[in-house]
Amino acid sequence: MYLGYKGPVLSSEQDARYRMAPPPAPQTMKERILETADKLFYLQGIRAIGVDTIAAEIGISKRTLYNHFPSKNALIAAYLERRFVHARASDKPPAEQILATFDSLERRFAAKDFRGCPFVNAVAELGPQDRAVKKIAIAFKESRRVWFRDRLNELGVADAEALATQLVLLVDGSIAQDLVRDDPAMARAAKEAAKVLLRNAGVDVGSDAKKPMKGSKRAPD
Amino acid sequence: MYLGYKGPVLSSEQDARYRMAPPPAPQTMKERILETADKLFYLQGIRAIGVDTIAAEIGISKRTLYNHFPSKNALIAAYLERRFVHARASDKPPAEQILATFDSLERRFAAKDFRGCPFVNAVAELGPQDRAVKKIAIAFKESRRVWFRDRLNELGVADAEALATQLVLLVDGSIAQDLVRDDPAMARAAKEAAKVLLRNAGVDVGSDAKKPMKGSKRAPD
DNA sequence: GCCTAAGTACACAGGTCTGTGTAACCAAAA
DNA sequence: TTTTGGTTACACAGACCTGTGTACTTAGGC
Repeated sequence: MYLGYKGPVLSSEQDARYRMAPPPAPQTMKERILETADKLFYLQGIRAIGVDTIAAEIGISKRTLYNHFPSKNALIAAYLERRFVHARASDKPPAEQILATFDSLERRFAAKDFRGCPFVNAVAELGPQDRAVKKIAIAFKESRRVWFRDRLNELGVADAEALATQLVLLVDGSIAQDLVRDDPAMARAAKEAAKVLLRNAGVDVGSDAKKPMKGSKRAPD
Repeated sequence: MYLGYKGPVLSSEQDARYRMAPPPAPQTMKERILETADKLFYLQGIRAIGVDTIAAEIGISKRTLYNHFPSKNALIAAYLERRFVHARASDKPPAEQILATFDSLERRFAAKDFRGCPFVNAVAELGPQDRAVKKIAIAFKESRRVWFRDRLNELGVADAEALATQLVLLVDGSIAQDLVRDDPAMARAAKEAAKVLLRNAGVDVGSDAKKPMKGSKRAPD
């Protein structure tokens, strides 16, 4: 296979990274297209980016792109599917895992290339007609909710379903707020709220060092 | 001013409504354009709707539209400004007002023409470049947060700022979730979480019986 | 050395979009 | 009646978009 290399395909930092790594990342063409589509779709918006732009960014011809994806819609679908990475379980205690979610959220907010949830954004800009996009967005949201629920069940929380839903509300709320405000503190606010909800459900989330809260309720056993 | 009327400008239900009202709503042309732009932009997406479509929907020429708005961008800005209605205070007790927010949210979710927060959607699809859109979106979000904060201050809550932020997270979270899932129950889940947060801050939000629902609200005084 | 698979360059069809130019038209005010 | 201002119909420029057609080039396997 001839990979006609014609100039700087990778941005300078990426380039440097790959240069010092032993194997220069034997990326398949499809993966290169997807990687670039991901960056542009996510950062600028799906409708805002044409296939020409993607091809030009990689340095390939538009024809090549269409040889790998039959249509832009197919590329959009592949983009979203690639974004759908299932959250992995860790060996840490469940309560810690749950709270760590918000810490990781805060880290992502702080990065300058964060621009909200790709699934919510896609549904927002592609409209209600696009059933395929909506379907994968629903699946993603549900997978996140289920992840919380499973951890809550490990903790023996009574109504894990309801609490899991409330936690995803906090996650999505902080994402939406950060999207417009660019304020990573939204993740911390969500974490504090999550702690209150967890404590209210009888989960031990450590001492409440920073807020002694006057009329605080003791958790029901 | 000649309002060249050329066929059904209003949908049948609207038409009926206006027919039985004494003044047939002396809408200015600008307002008619804005009303239609609002409906189409919000329901289908800003980028998805061209000015031709808006003009055709009203039954006016594209030229007329451009005589009232110098560019599509100006129309978008006017659309968002028109959406920016400040939440009004009522005479109900603050805690009730806060919780009523989530009831009204649930009602809006149940309507089939709800499609998320227009400001968040606009930021999502117009990208980070569009400073004007982002600015008004930030202003809107902040106005909502301040509304919560003021009510919490009336209630004597210690850290009203932080709690207000947490409440808007629940609001925006439920909006995002409903956008992809079409599930009004998200508003109820947010309300339940809000109750827990409020109770944790020392606010009396009534008994924890799942649904006292009617008439069981005792005014605090 | 030849064949094949993959990529390239480039043109182009056909559509949509924003925005403008222009002459005619109509209603109501002067 | 004449003027004036908002409106219409319609054409069009120029950009951009998705997707295709075609002939050429190159690397690697046989």
